Order: sequence, then structure tokens, then C-alpha cells
Amino acid sequence: MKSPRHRTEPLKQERSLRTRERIFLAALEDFSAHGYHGARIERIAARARANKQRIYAHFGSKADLFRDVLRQCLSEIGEQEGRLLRLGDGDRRRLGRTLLQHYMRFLAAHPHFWRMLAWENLEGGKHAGVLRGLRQRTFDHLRRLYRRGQQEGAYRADVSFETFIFALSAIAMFYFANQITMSQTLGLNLARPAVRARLIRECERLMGL
Amino acid sequence: MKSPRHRTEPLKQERSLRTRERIFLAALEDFSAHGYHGARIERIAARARANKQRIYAHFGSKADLFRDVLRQCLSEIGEQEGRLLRLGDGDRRRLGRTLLQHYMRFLAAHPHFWRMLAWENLEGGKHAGVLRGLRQRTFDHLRRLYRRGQQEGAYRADVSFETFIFALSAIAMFYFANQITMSQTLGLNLARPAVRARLIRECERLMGL
Amino acid sequence: MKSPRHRTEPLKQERSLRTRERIFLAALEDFSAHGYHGARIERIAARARANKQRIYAHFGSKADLFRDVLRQCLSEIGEQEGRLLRLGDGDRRRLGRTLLQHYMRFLAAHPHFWRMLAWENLEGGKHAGVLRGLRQRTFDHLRRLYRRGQQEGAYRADVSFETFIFALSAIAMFYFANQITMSQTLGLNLARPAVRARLIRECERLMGL
Amino acid sequence: MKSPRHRTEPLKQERSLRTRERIFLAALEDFSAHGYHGARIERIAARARANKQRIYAHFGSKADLFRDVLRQCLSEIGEQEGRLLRLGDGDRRRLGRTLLQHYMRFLAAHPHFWRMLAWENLEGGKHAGVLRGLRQRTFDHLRRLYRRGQQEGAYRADVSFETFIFALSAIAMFYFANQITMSQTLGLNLARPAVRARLIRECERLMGL
DNA sequence: AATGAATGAGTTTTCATTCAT
DNA sequence: GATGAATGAAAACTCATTCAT
Repeated sequence: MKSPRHRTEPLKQERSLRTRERIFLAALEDFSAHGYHGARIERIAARARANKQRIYAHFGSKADLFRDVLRQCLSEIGEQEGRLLRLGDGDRRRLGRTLLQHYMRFLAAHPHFWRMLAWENLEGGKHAGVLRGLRQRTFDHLRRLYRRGQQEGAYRADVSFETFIFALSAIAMFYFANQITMSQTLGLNLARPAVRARLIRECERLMGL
Repeated sequence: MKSPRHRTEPLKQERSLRTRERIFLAALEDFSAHGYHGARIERIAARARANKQRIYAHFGSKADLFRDVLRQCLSEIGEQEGRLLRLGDGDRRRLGRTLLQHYMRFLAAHPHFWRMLAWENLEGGKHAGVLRGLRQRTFDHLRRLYRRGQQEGAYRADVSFETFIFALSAIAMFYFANQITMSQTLGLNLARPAVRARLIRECERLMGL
Repeated sequence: MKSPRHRTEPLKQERSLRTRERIFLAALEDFSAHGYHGARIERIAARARANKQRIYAHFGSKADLFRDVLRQCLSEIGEQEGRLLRLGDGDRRRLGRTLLQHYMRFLAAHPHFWRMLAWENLEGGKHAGVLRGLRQRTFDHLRRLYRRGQQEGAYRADVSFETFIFALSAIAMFYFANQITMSQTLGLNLARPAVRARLIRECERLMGL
Repeated sequence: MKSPRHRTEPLKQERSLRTRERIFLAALEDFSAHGYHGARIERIAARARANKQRIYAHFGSKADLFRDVLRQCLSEIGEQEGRLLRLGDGDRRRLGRTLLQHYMRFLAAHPHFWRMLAWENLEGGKHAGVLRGLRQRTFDHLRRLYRRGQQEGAYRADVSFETFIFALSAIAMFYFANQITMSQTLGLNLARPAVRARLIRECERLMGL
């Protein structure tokens, strides 16, 4: 009796989903660029080629939209890290370099990720909970490799895996999130590929990777 | 010098300066906590126990106030670093540890500093210029010590002074600016003194300091 | 009659009528609860399990829908009063009590009626015209009974039939429409059955019914 | 030191209070005319010759403004009833007529009162609590007079004071709050002074006042 | 006829900024 | 200089109504 609706419903839903997706991406762009308070619903709607009302119909409120965008954005890292599971015993000696380069590439390719992360930290970290356990599986895998590397002397026994990850994350994140001010401080344009390459290479040496 | 009201002016100026100072501190607090867009003139005035009009009389506009606060805040690091000039040849072997600990202490004592720095980077770095040359003298001094350390083998010859500073800054800054999300990611409360101490100690080892 | 689609039309019409009816009832509910300005097309559509567009197709606009609902609602009293025509000479001595109890029961059973009436009076009475002549037949009948009652001394000769109806209506309507505030004023919960019964009984005595 | 402010502050406050008062009156007018949902902040501001923001500065929100207006409006009846305390033993035989006329005059002079009361009842009576005990003193006084009237046979012993007040309130309130629809129903223009006078006179007779 | 998406004109609320005393 | 009141522009959010399928 209701079967004719099957044909049309998916279409309608699809259109709606596309609108929702456009809004989502526009919001990500705007929140990433200006933070929660600096973002403008009007601008998001315009960029999404949608009506303001659509935003409220799909997401409820500016705050809800922000939360949704942030959560999805942060959870992306989990998916992206899947490839690290492919690292095997043969990679353990260059684990540090591989990870640092992975993070550098990931952050370069996903500026929204580190920007949203930075806004979130500054604005109180109310949604940081999403991150909990998100990278568990990858970390478990990497920890095993790291431990074996420690056993065979590739890594110092008195540096925990957590610190290892912390330091690599710090280098990569700091490079992007503090690029502008650090370039001024050091009198070097960190954005230049050559500068960046040298910097990362030297950081690897400094950390004995 | 400016008017015939010689008698009253000194008093007025003094009171005015105190008001200005209160506004400044309140603004620092609010901008640091909420960023440029999240800050509220009303809240700043209330916290400063001053009238909103006073803010405009003293600083011109919200944007100007932000600029002034940011500049002064960032330039503080220059003053604080003065003490590093006292480091001498005898300190060169533990230069890395000394610097890392100095940065950690400085950032812990000046949360406004790293917060404003983070906002500034996120919001485009329009005022980052103040930083240029600000730490020149200190850096020149430290660079000499670092070079001597390199010559006698305490530091690797293939790691530049800039990278050395970069890495130390990254560790310290990242510890504070990404504490919330990184605590979730690692499943560790980085704020706990014991965790922090271990983390920093291990970072020193990792970087061969 | 209207189109060549003879086969399907009856079915469609029936379904359409059911939809229209659901919308009508949902609208009555919402207008009764929130008044014209407080009612929401969205809520009405949801409650009617219908699409908003259906509302416009069936009723034209929110204002039209309100008018239709109000008219139908108010005209219900006419139908309900039909049973009063069955009152005969034997009932004339207790006419007052019978009427008061009839009104009390009617209003208790039709809260939408008195609520719509109240909204309508507050909002200007633009549609009150429907009421004109609506109860004419019943009133004519009752008036005859009342007059006979007056002639035989059951009712005062110096109180007109209109006043008689007015007073009975006032008691009944006021009991429902002002229950909340009057309960507070009198420090009595008028909604309690015992309180209500005593109140009505005493009102009957007060008015010599 | 701070004494000079004593002179100016009252003036500033006075101006502010005048604005607040204008807003209050405009709001009373608008809420009374259109109810909570029908009222418009814009219209209130215009009528008060004030800026919309002033409304928020003084009252917080539309809902708060409504609450304040309603409370003040309802509590007015308490003040107005003060004069009833002056009724003495000599008035007890015509107590009913005096009260009915008092209520009729009060409601005629304060349309906002009965309108707000009506809105409040329709919209759920969330603020009806203000009424509790508001008329206690007057009622206590009137109850004494009524009891003495009962003892000497002026009023029926089997009609409580509460019912007496209820019935009188019903007549007066119903006359105003349902004037439009009742005029249509009865085919009489209740607003006409002559009709009103006759109606009230006959109600008095009906109730044996 | 029926439906979900879309729209634009409001409506409430907020905010930086200026006025008047 | 100092203060509370005042302002207008803009922001978030809502709503009746229409479109496209």
C-alpha cells in the first residue's frame, strides 16, 4: 500500500542529506576559521547555499551545530589513523620518524582538525570527551612496536610510550598551531617547505629517532 | 604642560591611570578567557569596576583594546627572559633542561601569555609583529652558549639552535595549550603534578638534554 | 461530477476528509490551548499527523483555520442545547437549577468551547457573529417556560429572562474560565468536586432557584 | 569624598525610573490587548518612546516583563479594595449591592486588570500565586459584616461568604470578559449604559441583594 | 493528494558604541 | 573624568507560507 513512497523517499532524503552536508561543511569552515563566537550563522548559510532556517531544522542551534561539527571533526583522526595499524615489526626502528611524518601530513591535510582542537582547548574543552578511547586500538598496536623497539635498544627504556607520543604530537601540532608567532619569534618563515623539512629532520635527530 | 589646571591634574591623572590599569587587567582576563569575539565590553567594564565609556576614552575601541592587551602580554616574555642572560658557561651542559624548565614555569605562571598567543595564531596573527626581535638579545646569548655546547659535544652539531628552541617551546606550549584534549587522548590527567614531572623528565631524556 | 477520475475519487475524498478532520481537531486543541497567536502551524500539523501543506490546501491560512475552528466550536452549543427543548411545563419550577447544571456539565465536557469563547472575547470578538441567533429556538422555548414560572410566582416578575440566562451563564462560565485565579483568591481549590458541588448548590440558593 | 555623587545620582535614577515606568505602562497596554504571544517588544518600545534594549536592561526578557506586569496588575486590586474596609455595620444590609457596584466600577476603570486575569487563566495560571492572601484583610472584614447580616436575616444562613463573593465576582467579571459574545448570544448590546444598569439591577434582585 | 525541503519576513535578544549630565 | 541611560546595527532564532517532487 505504501510502496510508492519507497521510490520517492530516498530521493527526498538524499536532497535533504546533501543540504545537511553542505551546511556541515560550511559550518566546519566557519567555526574552524573564526571559533564559536566569531562564526556567523548567516555566513554559514550563505556558504552552504542554504537558508538559515535549514540550519536550525537540521542542527537545532548554533551551539548544537558547533558540538556536532567539533565531534565529527575530532573523530576523523581515529579513521585516519587506521593506516598506522599496517605498520609491522619491520617498521619499528623508524617508528618515530614514520609517526612524526604521519602527524605532519595529517595536520597539513586537515587544518580544520588542529584548529578545532585548539579552539576547543581554549574554550574549555567541553566536548573533549569524544577523544577518549578514540585512538585506543592504534595506540595499543603502536605501543607493542615501541616496546619491542625499546627491548632491542632502538628507544630508551626510560621514556614511556605516552611521552613518546606526547613529544611527537607536540612537535607536529606546535608547528601548525603556532606557526605565525613562532615564525616571528625565530625570525624564520616556518611555512616555507625547505624550512619545514629542515626543522622536522633536525627534530628527528634531536629526539634520536 | 597641557592646561592651566596644574593643581588638580596630578591627582586626576593618578586616578585615571589606576582606572586605566584596572580596565587593562580586566580586559586581559576576558580576552584571555574568551578570545576577541567572545570577550564582552560590558563584562570587562564590570570586572574593572569602571564605566564602559572609560574603556573607549582610554583605548578607543574593542579592537584597539585587544591590540594593546595582546602586545603588552606578548612583550612580557621579553622581560621575563632577561634572567636567562645570567646563564653563563657553567650552565651550558644543562642549557636544555634549564630552558625547558624556565618555559614550563613561565607558562604556568602566565596562562594569559600562552592563551593570547594561541588566540592570536588562530585569529590570523595580525599583531604577531610585536614578537619580532623581542627575544633577540636573549637568543643571541643563548645561541653562543648552545654553540659552545655543540663544539664540546654536549649537543649534536646537526641540530640548529632554532630547532632546539622550537622543540623546547613546542613541548612546553603544547603541554599547556593542549592539556585538555591530550589528557583525553592519552587517558592520563596531564595536569597532575606527578604526571607533569614524569612527562617533562622523560622529554628531557628523549631529547638528550 | 468534477473530473473523469471517477473510480479513484471517492477513495481519495474519503482519505482527504479524514485528514481534514484530523487537522481540524488538532487545530482546535492547539488554538484552545494557546490562543490564535500562541498556536503553531507546525504543532498542529504534527498532532494531526499531516503535512503543513495540507493545512493550507484545506483551510487557506492560519487565520482562516482559526475562524473555521472557532465557528464550529461555538456552534456546538446550539446542537447541545437541543435537548433543552424537551423540557416541558413540569420542569418549569426547577428550570434554573436544570439550566445551571446543564451549563456546568456542558462546559466541563467541552473545555474547548469556553476557552475559544474566552480567547475570542479577548482578541476582539471578530467572529462572535456566528453566535447570533444560534440559540434562538432554545431561548424562545425556555423563555416561555420562564414566563409561566414568573406568572405562577416561581420567579420574580422584575427579573427578565435575559438577565436570568446571563446570571446562570456567568456562574457557570466564571467557574471554569477563572478557576485558577479564583481558587487563589478564595483560598479554596474550586476544582475539587466537593467544593464545586457546594458552590453550585449555594449559588442556586442565593439566586432562589 | 564621594558626597558630590549624592546630588546627581537621584536625578539619574529618576530619569531611569521614568523610562522604566513608560516601558511598564506600554507593556501593560500591549500584553493586556494582545496577550503574551500577541504582544510585540518592538511595539512596546515604540509606545514607551524607548529603545528595545532598555526593555532588556530593565526587565530581562519578554517573559520576565510579562510576569512583572501581570503581578503588579493583579496586586492592584488589593490596594483598590482598601476602601471597602471603611464599610461599617450600617452598610451590612446593602453589602451585596455595594460590593457588586464596587466590582463593576473597578473592572470598568481597570480593563487591564480583568484582561490580564483572563489571559493568565487561559495561559495556565503560572503567576496566579500573587493573588494568594492579597485580599485577605478586606475579606476578613467583609466576612464579619456578612455574618452579622446573616444573623439578622439579611442573608441566607446556608450560603457561605465564599459563595457570596464568588457569585458577585462572576457577575461582574462575566459582564466585562464575555461582553462581546454574550451580546451576540442575547441579542442585546450589553455595553449600552441602560442595558448594563438594568442587567445589574435585575441581578441584584435575582440574588436577593 | 501528499510530503519533506525551502524560503523570507519577522521577532527576540545582544552588543559595541555614544549621549547627557 | 566619571557615570548611567540611550542607541542602532546586527546577531540568533522562529514562523507562516510555498515549492518541487
